[in-house]
Amino acid sequence: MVKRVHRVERCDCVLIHETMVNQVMTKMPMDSTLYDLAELYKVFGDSTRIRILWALVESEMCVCDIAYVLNMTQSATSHQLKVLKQAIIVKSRREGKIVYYSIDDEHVKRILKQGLIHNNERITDINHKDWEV
Amino acid sequence: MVKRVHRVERCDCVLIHETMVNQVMTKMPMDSTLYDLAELYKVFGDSTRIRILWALVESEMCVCDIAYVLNMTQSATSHQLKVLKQAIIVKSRREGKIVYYSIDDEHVKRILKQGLIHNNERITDINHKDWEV
DNA sequence: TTATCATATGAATGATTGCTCATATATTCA
DNA sequence: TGAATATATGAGCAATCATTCATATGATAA
Repeated sequence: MVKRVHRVERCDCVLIHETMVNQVMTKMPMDSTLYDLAELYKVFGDSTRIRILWALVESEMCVCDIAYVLNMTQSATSHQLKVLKQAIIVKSRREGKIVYYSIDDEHVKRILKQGLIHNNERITDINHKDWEV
Repeated sequence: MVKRVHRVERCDCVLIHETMVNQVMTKMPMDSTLYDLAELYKVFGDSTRIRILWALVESEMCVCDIAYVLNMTQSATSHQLKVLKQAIIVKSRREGKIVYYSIDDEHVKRILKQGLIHNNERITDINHKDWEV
């Protein structure tokens, strides 16, 4: 069975499975959509921010409390809260001297919780795979 | 209503809402769990890798095809595939000269798809919020 | 006003990372 | 065997980023 393979050049590579590749390309979400998705994950992709978010899932908190929970500098905590706020993941309200932060969006809570659940299942699965080998 | 506030020092900060903070700390997942979760998100937090993954959701593909779809160098593509493989998000099988990559885990597919759906909803919500202001 | 407390922020720094370039490895075919 | 093709990888570089340090801002209370 000899397959006729069209070869189309682009950058330094040669397209091998043209039909399938075209099929895939039509089904791809828009680049900007995937870029936005990556940006969201990027914010979650730091253990300090993840810990902040997980603390805020439980309760609204002020900067000092968050810094205490994470055992981190007030400054470092504040810098990260700024990142979370700019990504519209967290919101703040001021009450006198104290600024309270909370999770801005129910979707974010869901993404976080499902991420945790899925990662647990995933790790379990991966470990099972190891045993099977 | 005067609240008695215990102040406990730690790093450069002062704990303000002690009872609530203790409550939150008992409910926090283990640090290592959150660290793992952040590591997973970190892998998703790059638009190149997200695009690779989204292509692989549709079909198993070889390196050249992926490079073509992303309009990227074979080398850059291969480097990122290595990252995805080390995170056990992607697996590969060799067929002669060609190495086919595919998504290793159904959970990963689900996380990706739900991330996209939720981010869309999230962005829609955020835009609505803007209008309400 | 001045002192104090909670938070924010700019600059500097060390660490990480994504890509390029050159080259190595692995496989097939002549 | 040697040439060609598909993939992998190490070094180098520029860009990004998380934290620290010093300081600024904003608010309360004396």
